[in-house]
Amino acid sequence: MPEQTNGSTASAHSGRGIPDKPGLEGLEAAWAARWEAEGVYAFDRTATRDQVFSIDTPPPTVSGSLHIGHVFSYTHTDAVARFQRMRGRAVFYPMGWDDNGLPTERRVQNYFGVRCDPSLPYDPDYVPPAEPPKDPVAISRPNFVALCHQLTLEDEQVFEHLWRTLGLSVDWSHTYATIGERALRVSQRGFVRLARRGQVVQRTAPTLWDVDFRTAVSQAELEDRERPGAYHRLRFPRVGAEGAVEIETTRPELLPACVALVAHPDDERYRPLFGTEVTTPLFGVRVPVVAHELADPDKGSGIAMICTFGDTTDVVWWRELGLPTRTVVGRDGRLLPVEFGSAGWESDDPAAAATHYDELVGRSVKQAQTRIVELLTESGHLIGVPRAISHPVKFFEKGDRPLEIVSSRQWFVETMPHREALLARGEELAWHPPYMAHRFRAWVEGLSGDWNISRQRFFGVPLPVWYPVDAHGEVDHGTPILADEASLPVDPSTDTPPGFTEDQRGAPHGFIGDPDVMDTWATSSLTPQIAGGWEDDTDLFTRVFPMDLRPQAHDIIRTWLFSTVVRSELEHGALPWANAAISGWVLDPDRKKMSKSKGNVVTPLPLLEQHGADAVRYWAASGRPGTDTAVDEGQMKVGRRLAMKVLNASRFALGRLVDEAGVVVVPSVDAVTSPIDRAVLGRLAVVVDEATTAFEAYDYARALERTEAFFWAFCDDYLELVKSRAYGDGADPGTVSARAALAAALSVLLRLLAPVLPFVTEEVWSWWQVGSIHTAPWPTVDELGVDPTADGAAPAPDPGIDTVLEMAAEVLGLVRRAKTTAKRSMRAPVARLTVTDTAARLDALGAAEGDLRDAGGVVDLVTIVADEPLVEVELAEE
RNA sequence: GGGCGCUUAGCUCAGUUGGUUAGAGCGCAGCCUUCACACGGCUGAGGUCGGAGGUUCGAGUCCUCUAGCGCCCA
Repeated sequence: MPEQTNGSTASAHSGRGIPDKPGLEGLEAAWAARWEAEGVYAFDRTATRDQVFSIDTPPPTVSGSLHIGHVFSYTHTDAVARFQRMRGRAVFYPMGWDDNGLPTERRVQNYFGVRCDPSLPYDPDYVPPAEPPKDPVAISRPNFVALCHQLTLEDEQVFEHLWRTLGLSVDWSHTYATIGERALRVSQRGFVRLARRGQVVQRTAPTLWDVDFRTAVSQAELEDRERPGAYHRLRFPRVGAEGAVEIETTRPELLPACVALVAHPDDERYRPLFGTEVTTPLFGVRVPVVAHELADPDKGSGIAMICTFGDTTDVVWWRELGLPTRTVVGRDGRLLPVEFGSAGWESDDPAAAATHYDELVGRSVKQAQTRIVELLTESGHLIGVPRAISHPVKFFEKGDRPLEIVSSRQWFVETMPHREALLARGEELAWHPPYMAHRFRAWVEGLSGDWNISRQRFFGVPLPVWYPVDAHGEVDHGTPILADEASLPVDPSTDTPPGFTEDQRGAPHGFIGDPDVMDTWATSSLTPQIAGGWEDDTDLFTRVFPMDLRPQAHDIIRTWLFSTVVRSELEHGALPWANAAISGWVLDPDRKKMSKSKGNVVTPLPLLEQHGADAVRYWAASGRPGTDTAVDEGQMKVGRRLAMKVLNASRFALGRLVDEAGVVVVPSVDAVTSPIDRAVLGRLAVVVDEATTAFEAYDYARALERTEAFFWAFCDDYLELVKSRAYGDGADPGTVSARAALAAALSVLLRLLAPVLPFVTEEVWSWWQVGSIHTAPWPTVDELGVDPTADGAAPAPDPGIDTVLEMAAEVLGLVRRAKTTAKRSMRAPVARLTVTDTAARLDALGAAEGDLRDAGGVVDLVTIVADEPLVEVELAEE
């Protein structure tokens, strides 16, 4: 620890010395290497929970393209981490890689030109094609997974390089991957525990289904997209009565899946029909007319057909009204064969129904719609022409075609019974900014079902489950066999369940593994447990969990934040972290959302190389918490200028402190006696207070803004005013006072800026201090040796009495203006400076008279006491 | 349809509990060179705070209504 500047006597400092021509080039690589070698950011495992500040870092999706958005939000977190570290907390700041799941599968498919076919056998000698072939090559699941691992390793290198260049103060020894061994074990352990408590259960249920990826998806992965559609008005003849009922539907192709018509119970138009039956056009299937309050009297004709399943409302009706199931859409999005006349498919005219359905079977829903509209037109059941509309359609957020709802067997984590508890956790969590709490509440209140965590995919965490096979070779899904916790992680496709041998796989009286993997959020929801070493490293876990901070963007509150709260509630009965800092998004320079398809994604490395890491961090840290921020190279240039200013101002200040041997000698802060020196330290003390308060509230932007504003004023006014005195004789008390103030102010300023500008502040620190600035103590008001509320510091008790510093700076500014107006050099002498002001203000000015004369080149200073202030500047002849 | 956020100088944004002539940076204009800084410095012009009404001695800052933009959820 370097000796502090508030000792009672001057102290010699043993840094590297001040370079002649300081620069910013190469600081990133040099300091990143030093920090790593010296373990500056290593987590202190001996620290107890109250001494620790632990961060649940968002693991970036490594298969995604590098994005300036990454730099933005991770810089915010890093600034907070650095602040907490300097405050003396043992910062637990791990890094994770999110490599599990669909994005990686997709990237591997495109990168190598392959596709996964789980029916193929493993080929141990498989080598991927050098160039991706035109038609994807089918490979086995183990080969496919191996390629996924290979590619994610490469992607992780790229990210790590970016993070190190950016200067994230991560402890790289705590890195994890969401498909890594520990993540597999934690995910599977979490599953097994939930299963033993009955909190994850297997059910056959209507499932949101992407027909291209052929997997189930969860409510959290849905998004509405506005799509064109059309209302088709269809006639349903009544049974045992004259006439027909006319309904409107946007999905006529689901007519064969119709199980009922529904209207609102209070709808007078349809009340007489409730309890009666109608027959479906073309298929002659008798369906009841039922009542339910979710039917909207204002939508279409006010009466709708219920199908298996057109949308989520159909599911509600099906469940609440106990309706039968008529599945026609298959998992590939094509119409399945069905047999009219068989059980469940009774028809008044099975032969005609079959003839009609033959026209549809095997077609995609879109093709089937076209054809059935033709059939309905021919049969006269379509009334008028379809009425075009635009309406929201549900999509998988990564999908290309509308979701279907199919009935399938899936594992569900229960959320619905815990909604009240989850809402309470949302209230308990400290949100930054606070209004982000609304998003969480709205999501929990809008939950429509438990969380489906089964995915019919390949690169993910396998469900640690097998099923018995009975004497007839039939799989018994009713009695799943869970893995022993001690055996985790397991792959049920190659590992055997307890009590079985491998040769019983698929055999009568044997077993079969669950082929599915978990939703990626089922793993990501456990990042605090994965990073914290839950059950694997209990000593670590008790020191870091629950964590202090979850930083993340607002778009994944309903997924990542929500699911993490769920898992922690179910497993630990506690919040996973005390604070959630929600960052905004980065917009492109024209303030449009960035997306790959628009081609406006900004990649960070060129910007880091061009402007420097500190400059890019400065831009990022200027974006206030939760606020969307545009990429702004202008701000990066400002950041770079600030970093340069830090170098040059430091060179000046420290240049006044070196002795004959080139050693920096720092006078004690007690030697600060000159009023203007005391004033500047008093001002700085206020800034220390403000920056500290802001950082404590996770408002890195405010801390930076306050510090930066002071720093520029410090350079423009104070350094100019004090320059001449600081150059003076080392025996003169005024000179010693100036030098002591410069040293104290510089030390504090560097540390205030260190969280945002880690490279340049570390560079300057190394000139005159031992050890890293990033483990130096956060500045305090005390070390400045001033009382910020006393006179000479701001704010002055009487607003009419300006401080010495303000008075001197104000008059100096007017002198500069006079010189500018006269188009003279700033060094042009002032023959006579006449200052008219109140006695009190003139007194303040008098305390800085010598500095003002030197800084302004003032020969003659005249003061006049009067109420109306006036400054007259008479420049000397050229 | 419900909710949230935003709307302050040409641009990007600060304005904390309502209190003197509304701030910063960028950009722009002009000037100044090298004794910390030309990857610079100094100075200046430029808004009445989306609109309407209200509370108040006093509102950009609180309330109501309203317009536009963005996002979230149905």
